[in-house]
Amino acid sequence: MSRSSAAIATRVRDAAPLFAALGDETRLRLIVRLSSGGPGSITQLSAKSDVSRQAITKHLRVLSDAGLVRSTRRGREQVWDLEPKRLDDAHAYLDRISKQWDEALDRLKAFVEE
Amino acid sequence: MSRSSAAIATRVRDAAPLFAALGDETRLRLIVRLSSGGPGSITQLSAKSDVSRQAITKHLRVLSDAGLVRSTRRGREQVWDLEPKRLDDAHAYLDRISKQWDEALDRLKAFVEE
DNA sequence: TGCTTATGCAACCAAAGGGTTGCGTTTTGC
DNA sequence: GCAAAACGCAACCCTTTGGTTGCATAAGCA
Repeated sequence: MSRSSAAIATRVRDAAPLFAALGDETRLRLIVRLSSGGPGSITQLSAKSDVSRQAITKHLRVLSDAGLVRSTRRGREQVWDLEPKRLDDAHAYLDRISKQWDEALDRLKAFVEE
Repeated sequence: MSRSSAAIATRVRDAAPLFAALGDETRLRLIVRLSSGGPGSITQLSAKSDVSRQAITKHLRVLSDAGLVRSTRRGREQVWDLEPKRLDDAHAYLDRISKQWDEALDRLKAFVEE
């Protein structure tokens, strides 16, 4: 059974900002840094970066809005951490598209063969 | 063994535009449309859309630059088609990040337990 | 207390993005 | 041959975005 177009539209509206958040080099580097190096404060995260601390702060905000990272306050520093579940969402979405694509190919194949 | 940072940087530079291309509602809808409905001309693809044909053309160009779609000329119309391999690339990239994340968790666990 | 560190906030800027309209060009099909 | 269909090109528009700098504020620490 196929999903309603309303559900698909909702999914698209949900997925687009997620991919958009991943669609920037600096942010993708942050994700990689967090995923390989573990949690870090803003200062730590902007230390090896070629852009300013404020730029990093903005990017973290974008990632946070997309649900990809979260932060906790520890004293005077704010520690950012990855939210792996959200990566799974992106994953799942790509899965769905691939699956749709395969199904379309199957339908085409069936049509040609009939 | 860990990959060189140069290779990681290359990967990031490659993946960012890919996700960026997916990070727009209109484009994501095009992808969904192509994956479920099969190839289509620009006119066909912009028929059910709420934006103009030229807007669709621009989006297709972006998707094409990202390697997600390709087109063939057929008479006076240009038919666009999905490039599923490229979706797999996005897929694989997310896989890598998730894996890195899991490995980081494992290292942390080992560190805590030692 | 007073200096230093870690952030937050705000203004500002140049470039890119998503969209439009208008018009020119190539195929079709009668 | 000609009108219509399908597209390409270009100019223009407003908003978003990625980045900066400057200054204020909060938390540690000697």
